[in-house]
Amino acid sequence: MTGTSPDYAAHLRDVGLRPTRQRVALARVLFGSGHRHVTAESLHAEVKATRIPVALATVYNTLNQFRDAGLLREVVVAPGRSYFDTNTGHHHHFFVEDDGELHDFPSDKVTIEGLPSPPKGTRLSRVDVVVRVRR
Amino acid sequence: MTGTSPDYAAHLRDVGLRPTRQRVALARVLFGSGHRHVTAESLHAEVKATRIPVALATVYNTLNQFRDAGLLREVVVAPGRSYFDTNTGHHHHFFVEDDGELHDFPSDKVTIEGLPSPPKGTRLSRVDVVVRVRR
DNA sequence: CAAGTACTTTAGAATAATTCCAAAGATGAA
DNA sequence: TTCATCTTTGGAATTATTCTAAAGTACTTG
Repeated sequence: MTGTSPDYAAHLRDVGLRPTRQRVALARVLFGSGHRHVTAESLHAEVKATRIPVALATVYNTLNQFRDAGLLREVVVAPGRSYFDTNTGHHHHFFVEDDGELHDFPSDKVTIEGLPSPPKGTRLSRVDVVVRVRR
Repeated sequence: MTGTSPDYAAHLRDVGLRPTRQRVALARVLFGSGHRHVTAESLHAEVKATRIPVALATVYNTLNQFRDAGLLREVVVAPGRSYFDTNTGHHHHFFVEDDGELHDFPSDKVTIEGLPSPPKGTRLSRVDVVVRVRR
């Protein structure tokens, strides 16, 4: 061990969420090790393995809350296929169409120029770039 | 009238699809007037109004076939929300998050630079840019 | 143009992802 | 503690989409 484990409870309180047993368990899995892309199902399977029982509905609730709180970013790549990305910083995605894999790539080097201004009465929320590739 | 109506049957044959009554009816609605964004449901409702009965399953089949044939482009903007765009040329989208509206914008002026090369063993399929805005 | 074969359509069942619900349980303020 | 509020839960409900098997239609060949 090189450090103490993060205080997920405090972190959750900071964003206005009660640090319940299942939210902390999910946060630990999500944020415990590098950036991840998860689906509700995959996260549910993972957290079950930690012996803390969490219902699938709770996983959905929590992912939505974490996203709303800015802890996660949702990426929709195909009908019925939505990922939650623990990397909320500026970056874009590769999507491998054949197998549904998603990979981040940094937006440092990427510049987008010439975007028209948002339609009247709207303000920019985010720019998503998905680079689709095939094997 | 300033011109004859396009020969949808021939057009469908060209891409390897039999020009059935329902495919022609759907093509007419889709391609008869400027570029459109439709969902399976909205297209189904529209074509029903033309008095040519088409089952919802057929609308789904046909949209998928048209997309595979390159006649349509599918745009996924939110979980469970997928649009089919009759504009298959290079362009990008505005997505108004509040009401689910989708608008095209030309990619003429837009330049994207610094994209990393596709992961090993993959080739570029397409780059999707979705500019998300809120009211 | 008659026939046969292959392709399509159809209604409804099936599936998949996600949300809703009402009841039971946990949390935090006083 | 105690209570009001927020959460979790399992299962039902919903939504979007695909599947299925039977009935119908389009193209080919003779």
